[in-house]
Amino acid sequence: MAIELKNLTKRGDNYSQWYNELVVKADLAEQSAVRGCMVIKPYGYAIWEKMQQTLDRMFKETGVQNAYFPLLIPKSFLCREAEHVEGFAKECAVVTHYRLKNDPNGTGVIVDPEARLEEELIVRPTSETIIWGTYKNWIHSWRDLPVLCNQWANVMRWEMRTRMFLRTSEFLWQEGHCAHATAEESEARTVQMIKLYAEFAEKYMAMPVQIGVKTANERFAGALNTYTIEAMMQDGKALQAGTSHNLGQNFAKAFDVTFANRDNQPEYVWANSWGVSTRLMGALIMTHSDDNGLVLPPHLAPIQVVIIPIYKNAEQLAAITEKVMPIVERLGQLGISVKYDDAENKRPGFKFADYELKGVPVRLVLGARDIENGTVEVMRRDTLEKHSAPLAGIADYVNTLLEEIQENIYRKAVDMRQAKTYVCDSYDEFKERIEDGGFFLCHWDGTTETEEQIKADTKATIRCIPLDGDDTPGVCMVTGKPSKRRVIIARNY
RNA sequence: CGGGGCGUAGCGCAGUCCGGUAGCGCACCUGGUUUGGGACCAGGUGGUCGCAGGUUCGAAUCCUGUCACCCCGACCA
Repeated sequence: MAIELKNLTKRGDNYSQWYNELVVKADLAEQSAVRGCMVIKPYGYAIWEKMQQTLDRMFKETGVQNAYFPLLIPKSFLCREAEHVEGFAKECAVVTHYRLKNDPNGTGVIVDPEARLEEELIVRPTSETIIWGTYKNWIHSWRDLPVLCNQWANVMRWEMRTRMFLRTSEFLWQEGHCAHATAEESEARTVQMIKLYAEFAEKYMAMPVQIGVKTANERFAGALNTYTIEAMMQDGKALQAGTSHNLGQNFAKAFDVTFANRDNQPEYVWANSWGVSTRLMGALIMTHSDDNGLVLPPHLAPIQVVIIPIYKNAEQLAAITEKVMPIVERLGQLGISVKYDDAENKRPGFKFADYELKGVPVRLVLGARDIENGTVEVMRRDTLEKHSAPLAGIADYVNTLLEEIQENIYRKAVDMRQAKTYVCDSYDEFKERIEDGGFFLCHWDGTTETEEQIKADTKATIRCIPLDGDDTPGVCMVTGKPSKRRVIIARNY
């Protein structure tokens, strides 16, 4: 690559180059031949799988079940909910034909003009429409409710500009779609899921997030209310990491999904939907990584511990392997994933650098010196510190260390966010300081006009109206009109 | 769709101004020496220079067209 990771600062214009470079070099993903799409490589996918497994377990603990719905959505379905179609129409891929044929003028194939579909099919940008078209058949009585389904799937949004993991044309995600008998239940579920996402982000990704409500402007197309978790990347830009939408009865009305209540009266059901995507991978990368590469939180690292032997000949390797095997076994018992890399074709120095680039949290090194002394060298990825530790009981020591690393990188991320979060009451000061990134806690008069003016002036948007924290009223930074509470304003990905 | 850049070996690039039949680093293959922070030496494989026309005795290089990709905007829950 033209750009060496360590030569890049993680600020300003270089940040996106640094990010791309890191994604490629750490073997997570690469650009595909298809416009705006990416190939997720095995190591990157292993991280996504860890995320999936964890989220899936958390979902199921709340009673949600997995299901699968079609990739293709009839155009007429997409058009049923007016706001929804308006929000997505500009970025839909459309299937118009179902057959190719040999080109009569020579080699190759052409689209068979005779094979035009009567109704075009849309490659799903999200599945609300096909799902509510299906739920109509599932729901008849209050006894059928709630319906709590999640789908792990790919979706496609033909964005004009893409960036690996953060905004690709095709991406992997989960989308939960719930149907409830009452508005209260549906709202409770919407909030429950955004809190679940926040817990996942903080406990597993070691990434602090702010739970809040989106303004009307930033709301999901067709929703009454959108909850979000907003994270801060190391360059001070915000990243929307997950959303949960209260859809009210909009989709039930659009798709005529009614149920007979206990009094045998027909009622429209109450809906919500919630999702997170492979964008979380981007968030993970940009939250913790440094110029030596990726830093993975132990709770999500596919390889938590790597063991590297240092030897001059086969006998030495055999002696080291004999010492290593019980460690591997003990780590396995503790549920820790470990890789013993005794490959002979790579030198230790190469392995050190490579596993650092890949973000493996703990490295153990054993050589003749350690065998003699009964020690092992321990290196932690978060601080890059290394020290010698007794071989006896090393697995349990590592177990503790992994938790310490998880805690430490979370702490670091919290501190970073804290250092770049500002309370600001002057619009002039805001306009100046927003250039350096960060979250700005400002008073806002609650109008779309003011929000649009801020965006036009500074490219910053209201990320969310926080659910918690300081809720004292004040006056709008821009207009001086009354404000209910401070909101978070930032530039975002 | 605007503004800028780029297209030469699997990857990263030089060569283009000033036309003469393609080079460097990494990777890969073979052999040897190495192995506690990205090894070294020697030898070797691999490219119709994005594509199509044109100018010329001769084009990676000049001209015209075209197609990709990247960055900055516009766009984007």
